[in-house]
Amino acid sequence: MDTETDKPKRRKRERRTSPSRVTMAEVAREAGVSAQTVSRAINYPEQVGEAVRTQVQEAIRRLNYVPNFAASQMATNRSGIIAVILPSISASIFADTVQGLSTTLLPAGYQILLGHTFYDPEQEEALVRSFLGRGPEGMVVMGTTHTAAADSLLKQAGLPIVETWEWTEDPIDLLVGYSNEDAAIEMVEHLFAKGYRRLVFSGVVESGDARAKARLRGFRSAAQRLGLDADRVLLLHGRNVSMKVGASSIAEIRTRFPDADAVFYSSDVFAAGAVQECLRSGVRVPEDIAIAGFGGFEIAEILIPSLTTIVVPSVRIGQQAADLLLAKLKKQPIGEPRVNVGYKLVCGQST
Amino acid sequence: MDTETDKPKRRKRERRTSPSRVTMAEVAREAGVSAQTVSRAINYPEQVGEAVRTQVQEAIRRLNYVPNFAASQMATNRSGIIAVILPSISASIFADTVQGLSTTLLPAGYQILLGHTFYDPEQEEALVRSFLGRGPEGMVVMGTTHTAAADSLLKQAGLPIVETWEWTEDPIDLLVGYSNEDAAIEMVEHLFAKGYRRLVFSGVVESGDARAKARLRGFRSAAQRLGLDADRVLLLHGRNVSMKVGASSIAEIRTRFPDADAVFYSSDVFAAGAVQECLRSGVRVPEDIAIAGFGGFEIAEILIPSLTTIVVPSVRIGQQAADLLLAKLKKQPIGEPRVNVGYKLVCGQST
DNA sequence: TTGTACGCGTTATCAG
DNA sequence: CTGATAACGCGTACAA
Repeated sequence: MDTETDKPKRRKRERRTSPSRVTMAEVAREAGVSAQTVSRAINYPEQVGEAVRTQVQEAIRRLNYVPNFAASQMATNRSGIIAVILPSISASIFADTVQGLSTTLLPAGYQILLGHTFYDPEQEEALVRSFLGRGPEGMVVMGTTHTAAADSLLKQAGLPIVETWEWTEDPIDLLVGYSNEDAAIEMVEHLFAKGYRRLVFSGVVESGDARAKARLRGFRSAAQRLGLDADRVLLLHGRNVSMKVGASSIAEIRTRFPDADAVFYSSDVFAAGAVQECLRSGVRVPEDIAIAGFGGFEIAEILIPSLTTIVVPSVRIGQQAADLLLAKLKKQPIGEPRVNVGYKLVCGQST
Repeated sequence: MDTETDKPKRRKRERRTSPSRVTMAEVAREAGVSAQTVSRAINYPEQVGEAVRTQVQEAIRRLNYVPNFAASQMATNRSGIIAVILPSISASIFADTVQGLSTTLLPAGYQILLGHTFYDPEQEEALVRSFLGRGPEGMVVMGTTHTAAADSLLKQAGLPIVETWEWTEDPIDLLVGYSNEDAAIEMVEHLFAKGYRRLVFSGVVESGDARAKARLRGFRSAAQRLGLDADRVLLLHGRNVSMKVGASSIAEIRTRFPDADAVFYSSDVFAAGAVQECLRSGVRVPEDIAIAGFGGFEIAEILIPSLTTIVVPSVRIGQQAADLLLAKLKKQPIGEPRVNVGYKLVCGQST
């Protein structure tokens, strides 16, 4: 009565969404309770009566109700999403890391938003920006090198961030990795100890692959320190790491560095291709030329001759990253925000 | 005054969320316009005045505003999410398919929600259920075999579904694949034509890998039709497809089927391990035993001897799936909902 | 133990 | 071209 004043109280508008999806309210009606009770029956089953609970559960089943996470996220400010950004998915060792992440995160109730950058930092920045809009509760990125904007976005995001596959003194937040530079140094020392003196480094470096760059740095510094020529470097091209590229590199290496006695590749994938190409063209490995890789792909072990490589615990990087994230999300104290998973030089028959 | 009656008109509640995130309203205030105008400046830039638009854009930059997709999803009923469910990510050829999907979907503004099932149909069902809650606009699954519940969930979801990597007459919705059975038949015929008569099939079949099962079916039917023994099958175990498993299978095969002259593996990964094991133990390939794989992994081509295999266009499966999804999401007419990407038998030196 | 009333941040709709 | 308002579906706080 009172407020039959001026504004004619606009009529209610109609539903804008297709009625296809069952809502909690409909479940409530079906079960003969309030929506709130349905919510509780789902999220805090112990807080509702036995009978009501089964009522609700059956209504859910009958209607095939699926909760709307977006609405839930609006209400709770929790998304249940972990964003993961990789350089590449296919033929890459990062797939193992994702598998490790996924294996730990899915059972914990988190879902994984995945994107890849093709090793392009600009693309990474774009992905970070776009993923942040989804309100992820945590984020995992490969590497510690980002554009300035991406870096500040990540720092200001106010959520747990895990950087992986590299090592640094000042991570954005959490870190699960190892030193690519140290690993490369160890490989050079290994080759030196084996008697090789005319080493060549080969890999894809011109793209945004900071890990390959770190390995090259390690090669250079170790070679220099040992009094070797540190400038024998053959850069490979192409966006995807493939065995074919490695195979084709051999001819060029033997042309440009005819006296080379060992080649250190930035990835086992290249090294595997190179080894096979040597076999094919009658170059003996390691007698004519030694070949080493990086990564610890399964092929390193299987190949004949087996590859000398740096084994990186790629699955464990994912698991550890997930564990750190979960701990931080549960507000558990994090002892050390940086986890060094290490690496292991495995000497095969190729050196 | 008036309504100091009974109901004390509950006081407004405080913000419940952390104030960390900038909202559209704050941008609006900063830019001196209404929230609605900000929304339009973002989504329909052509509908707002030049001056206002730049105003808004600068406010966005200054405040580092990131739109909240969950809220957007609530309002529009569009999530911008495509859910992708795989059996496995690591060391799997599905990674290529994901890369193909991602490469097409990310630029189109879609984000990828990823999950893996470890080849377990129950796990797949759980993932489907949980992913549906996120309101994806489309879904991609590997295979055409699902639990009854998952099948009906997918059918009733009312969104484009793409099944991949298999072939069937009645897909749930869209299909991008090929016939694993036919491919296996072709391989058996190839081996037969090459003169091999005592064939063995080996692979992991006991898990929920319907593709491996289809390949086994193909093997059996072709062997039978050609008058060969169709029961020489060595099932491998373990959840992950690895070269080591393939390597260790050779000894068992030569014990159980001493006269075997050819082995057809359900995956190149097994086959590659087997070939290397043969080299290692002095068994000549293909003279003593021929070996064939499946999948067209890069290693098939690189290995010495190179592997005879069925090449599947795995990246293209992802791209085609993405294209179909995008077409359907844009309500474009879909000519044929089933795309047969085919396969190609490539004869290597191993047979 | 159960129900009622907001409010989360955004967009569609309608009025100006 | 711009602004005000309602609605999206759920969870929290509070009342019953």
